[in-house]
Amino acid sequence: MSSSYDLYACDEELQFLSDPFFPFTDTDSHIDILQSISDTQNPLDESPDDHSLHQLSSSFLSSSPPCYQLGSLSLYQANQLQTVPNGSNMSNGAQILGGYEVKSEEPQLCNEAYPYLARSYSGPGNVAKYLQRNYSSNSVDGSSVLFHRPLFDAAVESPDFQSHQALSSPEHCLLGGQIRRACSTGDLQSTGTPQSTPRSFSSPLATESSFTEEANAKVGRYSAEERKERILKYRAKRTQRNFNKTIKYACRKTLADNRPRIRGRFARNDETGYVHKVASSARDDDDEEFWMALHEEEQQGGRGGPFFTTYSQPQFQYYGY
DNA sequence: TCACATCTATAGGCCACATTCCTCC
DNA sequence: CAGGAGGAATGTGGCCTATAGATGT
Repeated sequence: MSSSYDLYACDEELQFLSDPFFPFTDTDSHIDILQSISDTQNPLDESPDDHSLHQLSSSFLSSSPPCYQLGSLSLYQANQLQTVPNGSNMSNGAQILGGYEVKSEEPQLCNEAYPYLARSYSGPGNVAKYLQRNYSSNSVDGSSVLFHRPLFDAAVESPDFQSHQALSSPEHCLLGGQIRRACSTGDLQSTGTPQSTPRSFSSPLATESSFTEEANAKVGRYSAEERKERILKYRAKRTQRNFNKTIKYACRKTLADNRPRIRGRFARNDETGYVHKVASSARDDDDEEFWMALHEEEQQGGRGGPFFTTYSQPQFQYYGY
């Protein structure tokens, strides 16, 4: 299954924290990360000094707009919106990210501590789940993963990352599989949710000094040198991975790409003329006209046309958006 | 705490047919 | 053994659906 293949490939990329070579996958670091999450600052209170780091986390969550501007998010499968290229803005302010439309809604629905996520993805654990799901779905393709990779690399290499046992932003809990699993199993809720932790989010400047003090000391389980070594080791291993789907026969891919489709399924060549009309019109914003014309045609000539001989009425309804 | 509703992600199936593989002569 | 013929198997991508899980009420 091609789609599954992509899912796994992206999942593997996202689960780099589960990588045995990733420096923070040991239990101690895991706990430290979770603890740091519980101590994270409110992104709205961030200072300009910390803005770059927070931008990174925002980029992980969403390429654009910044996550804290999203208010709440709702994801729509963009099947009906394919005329809008990925990453382009929608007229209603929503945006297509990968295969999904990220719709910006009323900000007053924001979670108090995590105002940039919908109810289903508010809270640190769900932020992780949110991104993981997006990464593991078609919404984030390999190129997107690669797009984020330099950001992560920059973070890993940055002094802040070196000194921080974990990135101190709620979104950073989304960085890896282990944390995601902790979130899904409820472990994170016991440590990281605003409800369970009466401590308010401290200012990044407030925590910065303590981090700076520990920068040269042994942070968590590894010293700075050990951490650097492990990071290099992880990166070396990561580069050896192959995230590209291997096409065994390029000619078949070409054929499949050019093959006419009806609702995603391959269609017969002898239906090509009619099918092309169906396929192309289904992707147009004004496809309503087409269906109206089709309806008239149906009324005039009965259920004529190969489309109706192959696909019955219940399938027809999906284009009614 | 439980039941229910809602929402979302995920896995897998479907489709046509050119190409590739395999068997037989 | 080599080569041809013929049939079976494979692979390809986009869409859809059933299902599970999470979350809110």
